[in-house]
Amino acid sequence: MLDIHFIRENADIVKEAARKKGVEVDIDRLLVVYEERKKLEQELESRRAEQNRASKTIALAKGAERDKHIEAMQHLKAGMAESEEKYKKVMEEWEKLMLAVPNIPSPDTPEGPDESGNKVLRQWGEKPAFPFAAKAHWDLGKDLGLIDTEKAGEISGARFSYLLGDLALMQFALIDLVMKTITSRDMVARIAEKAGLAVDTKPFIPVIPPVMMRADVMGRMARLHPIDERYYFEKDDLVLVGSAEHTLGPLHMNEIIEEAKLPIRYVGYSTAFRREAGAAGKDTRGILRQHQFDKVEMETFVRPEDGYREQDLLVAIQEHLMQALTLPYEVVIVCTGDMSKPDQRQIDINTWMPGQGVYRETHSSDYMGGFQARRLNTRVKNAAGEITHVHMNDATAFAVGRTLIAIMENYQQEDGSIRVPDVLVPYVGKEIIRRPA
RNA sequence: GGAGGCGUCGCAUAGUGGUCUAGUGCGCACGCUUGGAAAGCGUGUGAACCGAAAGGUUCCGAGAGUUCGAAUCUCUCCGCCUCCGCCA
Repeated sequence: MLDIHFIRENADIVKEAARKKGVEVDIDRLLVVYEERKKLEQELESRRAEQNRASKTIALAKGAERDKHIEAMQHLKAGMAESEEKYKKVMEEWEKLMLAVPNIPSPDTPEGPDESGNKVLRQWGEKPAFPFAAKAHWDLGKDLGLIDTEKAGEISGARFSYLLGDLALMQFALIDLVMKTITSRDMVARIAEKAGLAVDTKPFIPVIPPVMMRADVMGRMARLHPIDERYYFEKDDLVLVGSAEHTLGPLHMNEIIEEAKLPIRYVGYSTAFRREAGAAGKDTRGILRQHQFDKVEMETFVRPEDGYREQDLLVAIQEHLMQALTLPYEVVIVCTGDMSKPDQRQIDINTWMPGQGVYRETHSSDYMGGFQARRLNTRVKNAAGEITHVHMNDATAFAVGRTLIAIMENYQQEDGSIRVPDVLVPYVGKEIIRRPA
């Protein structure tokens, strides 16, 4: 949600933002409704003031005098009911319009209708040149006994899978790698320095968050809709999270944080659940697009003026981890038509998948500004006592499944085996994953 | 799942229909005092909205209701605690 004062003073900017994002919202109507709201509010408030004064008189009065005052109050009250009803309706419309207003894209966000408008900022690494036909991960997974989607289909349905043997071990290896890296102040400092970022080097707090949450709180994260994308349990009014971000973001809901405590950084590990409602027939092979996958997610809270730099740090961390795995990737700034409504700036990392011959999205980094914080009521108070909304960033550390795909396809060898990336060897306990005897 | 208790200004508490624009203590801030500090004393001490300001309105878990008037009474929901049952 944006600040109504900001919308009023910058109606053109907001309209332009909605147009660029392809969001339908009538800003002029919103402003009219806001004026109505204010008018009604003032009217109601002055009547209430009168009521409060009269109430005190009654408390002190006695006998017939008192009865007279009470009767007068009854009249006053009857006159208010209509205004109150009108006010309620106006508020409802106001809220509905406010929730429809998208966040303003950053100045460096390219304008575009969809994915085709995204801009590659940089590329890193060398695509492996195999002297043989590269296999896709689903073939590698089947041949080496690492992935079983057929059995999962019988047990759970499409878009579920069993990860087996060394691939399961490698999942824990990835989680351990990222946890050890970013919970260390020293490592955060090194990554920031390498990226040339002057930021606080406070390390991340590791979290295992809940994977189910109240529907209304997810709504406040601006992540409930489209509801078809969520697994929703009506009986309990609970939703399965689509990312750890969904339960990490509200960690400071309804709080006022002392500015000195910022930045606050969390790294959460959780399973993520997605219905993939609009993706029928898309990426049905392998484990790229699953109903259930595990993810390590970063979520940070910073002062408004540190928001963009914080996102740069999160992207630097993502790149550091991918470089540690020596996986070729590209960094992409997502255009207006492809970014989500609460985003101010979205940066993705796409990783080269030789088996499929394309870059596929493995990371996303969302800078929300104060958009989510306003709805979550998460605020920050500075030394002067001024209160503003905290700025929030979330970003993938590892989408484990997709990272495993990238490793499998990039590290495959001619004999059908997979080399384990050097940094993961100590965790996995071997250098080569071969077909089981 | 059963039984009971409780949710008040950062924390702890008071408050059982009109003087509550919520008292007190702690904490915090400022001042006095002091060579300096502690103690002591004094003053202040939340948020949202409207307003140029003065000021006004709202908020005692959330919502609805009763009443001229609700922190206080009623209902629904949410959360927390205790005991019992079940259980990774």
